[in-house]
Amino acid sequence: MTLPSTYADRNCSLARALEVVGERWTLLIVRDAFFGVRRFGDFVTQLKIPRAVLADRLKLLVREGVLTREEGPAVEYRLTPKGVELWPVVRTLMTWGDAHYSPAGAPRSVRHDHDGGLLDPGGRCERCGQLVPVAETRVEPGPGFDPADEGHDPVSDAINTPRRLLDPIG
Amino acid sequence: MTLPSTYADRNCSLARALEVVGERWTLLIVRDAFFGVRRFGDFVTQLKIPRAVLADRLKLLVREGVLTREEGPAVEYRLTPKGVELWPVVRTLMTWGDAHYSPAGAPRSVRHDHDGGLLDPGGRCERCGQLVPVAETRVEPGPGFDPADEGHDPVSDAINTPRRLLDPIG
DNA sequence: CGGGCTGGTTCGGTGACCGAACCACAACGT
DNA sequence: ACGTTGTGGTTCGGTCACCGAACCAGCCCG
Repeated sequence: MTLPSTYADRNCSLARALEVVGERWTLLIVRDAFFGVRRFGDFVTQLKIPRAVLADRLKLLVREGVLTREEGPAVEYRLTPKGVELWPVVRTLMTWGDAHYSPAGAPRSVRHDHDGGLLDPGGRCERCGQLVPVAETRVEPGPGFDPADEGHDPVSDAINTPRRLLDPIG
Repeated sequence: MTLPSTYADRNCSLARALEVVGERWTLLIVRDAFFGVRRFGDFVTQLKIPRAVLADRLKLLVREGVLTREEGPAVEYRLTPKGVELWPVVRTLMTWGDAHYSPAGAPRSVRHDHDGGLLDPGGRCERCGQLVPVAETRVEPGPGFDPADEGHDPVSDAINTPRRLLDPIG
């Protein structure tokens, strides 16, 4: 969209949410942000997204309060609390994709960093039963990870090493 | 897409999931299916989606095994088990939209049909603590429902009466 | 046989997306 | 002082998806 025509069904929260994160690329950008990507160039190399589209989406996400744009020695985009609240959406979509498009198992595992327990569909640690907050969540290559995807670019490699969510790469 | 160019990041389940449900309209169609919409014409009137786009999306969803197309006295599109597994995605996105774009409260409430308990963010019934299956889930107008949205068309009105998920409208 | 209902397809116009090139600015080396 | 490199974008022409409106085909009903 870049919000040209909006969905008609204004009485549905889903439609409103989709106006923000429902376009092509948007949710992938958010996912990368969870995985520690913060720099414009890193989004480009990891997602292979056209730079103009990325610039548009980042502006939209900043305007909607999902990301902040921070000018330090380098420009950094970071998730706001509102953006962090998208984690259940990203997680459930990944789970669905794993279940139906990864016959060899999930390419990425999501664990409770404290005890290494896998997360169940509801987001609870299967080991301690706790609802795992984003900051205590660790992602790492899973049983279905394809090693052929290693070595293409340093950003992807960084993302594919075990790490806690929101920890910056590099 | 209608799958013209796919996302490059093939090692991520999220990208693969988005190739199916990541386009404009697709997730709204799935949501309507949860709410009991099954007929081509009902999708059109409720979503105000261009007919050609709807036809495309329905073909895609049937091809991907999210919906079935059943020719009886009338054509009916219904969610498959794979489609039903998208409920956590729809629910979490609705929750996020409610939290950030519905200051007057959720326009739609999601409850455990057995005891009327609201669902928590993880999909558990706040009353009995159980993880509520789709078939036991009821949706109804919530505190933020805008009555001005009533009476426009019979399909929307049917959707806005309390009902269990997947129960057909009409 | 005619008229309405349903489930689509066809069509021209518009706008979003695409990749590639270009640009501005800052840091650094020499 | 001057090129080089890196970074965060913008510009541009071509293509493709989406849009609304019109059209069409099969079915059921009288």
